Amino acid sequence: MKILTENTLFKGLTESQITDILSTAYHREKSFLDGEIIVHQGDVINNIGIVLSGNATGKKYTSDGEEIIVSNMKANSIFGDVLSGAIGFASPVTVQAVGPCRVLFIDYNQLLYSHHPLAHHVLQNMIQSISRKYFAQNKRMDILMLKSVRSKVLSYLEWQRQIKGTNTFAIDLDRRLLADFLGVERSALSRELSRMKADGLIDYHKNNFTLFI
Amino acid sequence: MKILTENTLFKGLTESQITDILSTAYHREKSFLDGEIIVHQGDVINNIGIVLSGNATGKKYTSDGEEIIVSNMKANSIFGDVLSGAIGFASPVTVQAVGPCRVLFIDYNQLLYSHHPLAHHVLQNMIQSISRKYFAQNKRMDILMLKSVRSKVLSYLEWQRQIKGTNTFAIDLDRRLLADFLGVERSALSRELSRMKADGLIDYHKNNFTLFI
DNA sequence: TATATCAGGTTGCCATAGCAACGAAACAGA
DNA sequence: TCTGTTTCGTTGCTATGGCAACCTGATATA
Repeated sequence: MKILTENTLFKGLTESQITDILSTAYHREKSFLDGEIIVHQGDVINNIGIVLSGNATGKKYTSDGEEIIVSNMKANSIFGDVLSGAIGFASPVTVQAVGPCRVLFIDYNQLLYSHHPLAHHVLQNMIQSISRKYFAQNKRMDILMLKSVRSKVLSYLEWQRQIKGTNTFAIDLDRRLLADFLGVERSALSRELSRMKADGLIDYHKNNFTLFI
Repeated sequence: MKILTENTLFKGLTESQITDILSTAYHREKSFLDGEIIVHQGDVINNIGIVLSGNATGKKYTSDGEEIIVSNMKANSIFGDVLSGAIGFASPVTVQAVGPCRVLFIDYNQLLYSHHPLAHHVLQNMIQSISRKYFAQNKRMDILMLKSVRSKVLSYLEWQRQIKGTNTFAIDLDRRLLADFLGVERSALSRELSRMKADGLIDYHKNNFTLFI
């Protein structure tokens, strides 16, 4: 339970307060083995999921069967919050365990609609969490709308520089995931990165990048 | 004030309840003339805006000065909710009046963090509103990630069919806006629509579409 | 050490789509 | 009716980038 004090959903609450508010809402802990499906794409759920340990990915299957990784979740990641909040929407992603992993499910309605004095606080944290997810998605949309691979890459790297605060930084996506994120072909991404290095715009090795502009 | 009973933020509340809860939060009504800026891109705000009458658009300016229309707002549209919720984020869009328009601004923190018994209810409505916006954005991202113009158009039209419930329906975007939405060139969109009509996939006239598949 | 595996870089081919410029139709106002 | 304006369709040119195929290097495993 100690890990929950670090969770954005319970930010500002003490361990005993968390225990207290959890007692008002049905919740259960569940373990998953590597590869097990935690949420199916298309499911309608009314639970918030919190990864207690291990890792999970959010995947999406396109109409032509291709698999796209949408998000990587580690300990204290929250999922199902936006989905439960929208009421009646089907999950656009499949959540799958990567390695053994433990997940805490909390009944959405009981947690947030309770009259517990702290429910209010959790609601506010929840809004922050959802809003942040919205903006992260918004940022990605901006990048996806750009036309050239180079402009996408530049936009992404400038964004990362802003987050990391330095001109040299490591990104947490490998080439495959970065290409997916930017909505381009992996080979096209590699090709453009080479050109940008040749043009003196950037330097990189593996996932360490330096921005010269 | 009567219009607010139809607003998603106050859904489930009576007119007097709305008046009641509004009395706990600082709010003001403001009128704008055609073209006046309501929120500047980059602003950090802590107000929820509700369009009481008239229309407004959400615009975004790319780094090369191009203007992109992100959303069209009419009476009872809400803006600033996600932005206020995220705390400290800069507005990614400029909100501008289209024709004369009246807007109600409500202090975000006072409205939601108050101990008014109905604040809870408003918070829940708010989460629903934000979550829906998230999913609308999510849907668009799915479309933007597709590679060909044809697949984007098909995905969009199938989505609209699902919403409208019939194979023949009108869309509320003109060619320019649809092209922006899909992230393609307007001429490329027109060209592909022609081809799809020739291929017998669709038929259309103006913004009325029929899907044959 | 031999071999399998995986991440990432490279390259040729060519369809797609961006860009620009123009044309047609619909509409509004004088 | 004439003329501006806006919206949409058409088309030629050409760069871009998707696709496929292959190569290299690093890491792991037996």
